[in-house]
Amino acid sequence: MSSENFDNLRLELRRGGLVVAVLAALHSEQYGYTLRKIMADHGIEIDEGTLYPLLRRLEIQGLLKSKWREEQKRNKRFYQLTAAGKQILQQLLTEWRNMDSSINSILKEYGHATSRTVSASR
Amino acid sequence: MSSENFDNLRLELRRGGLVVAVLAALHSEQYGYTLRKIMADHGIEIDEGTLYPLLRRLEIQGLLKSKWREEQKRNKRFYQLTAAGKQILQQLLTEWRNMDSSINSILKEYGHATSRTVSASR
DNA sequence: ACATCATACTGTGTTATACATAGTATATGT
DNA sequence: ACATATACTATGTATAACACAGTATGATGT
Repeated sequence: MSSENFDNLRLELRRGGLVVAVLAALHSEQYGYTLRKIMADHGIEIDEGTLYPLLRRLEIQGLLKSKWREEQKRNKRFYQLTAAGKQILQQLLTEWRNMDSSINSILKEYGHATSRTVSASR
Repeated sequence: MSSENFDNLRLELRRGGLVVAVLAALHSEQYGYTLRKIMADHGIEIDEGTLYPLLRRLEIQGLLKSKWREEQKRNKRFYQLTAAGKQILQQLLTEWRNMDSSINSILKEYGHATSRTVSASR
């Protein structure tokens, strides 16, 4: 069942990228609903049932701060990076870049046709 | 406890990259012990307690095939990508690239100084 | 001959979290 | 009045790297 395997592996891949992407978007403050749209605009579909618990958890971990504000007759919860969050984001970006370099390096040495196609597109 | 958070988030990030990197290295057949060294040479430290179960799981999922062979007086288990494995690897690479593009795109639009430093280094 | 290290691998419980699913409240459009 | 969009909260399930422990055996050092 290759497609099922791919789905699981794809989820694993998303897990790491998701946090980096969400933190990256919160250099400027956003509330959940528009953050979800921003992520979608940049190619990352994320269900609200996944996004809100993630935001909550990142706040608990001290990487985000939030405050309620009423705008356009609606109560919205705005999130933004903390100083610690900016620092962690930098570190995670470094990890992401390092993993990317490792993968490319391995592909260059061991990936046959795949190495060529990847290099060509970058 | 930022450093503890970073460790957990780093693990999440690794989860996706790890499978891609291992599959990429197995275009040519390797046995576990040298595969571990190859990964280390390319910047990915992975404990044997993590690598062997991963290889086992990927074989069960049909992405790898293995066979025992005696070399230099030792029994070694050689692994290599199957046709399905090559296909899944391509798809995962595409997912990885898409996530990377999304992150860069978000950084470009929302990341302040970080956006500049990342662009400069690439 | 024996101790130590390197090689080569197997087994399994713990921990963490996206996902899936369900839900509430309220403003706006038809 | 009803449907849809906006904006969010709550929680159990499924998954897998890690951490840790272990076995077997060849090579090397004393």
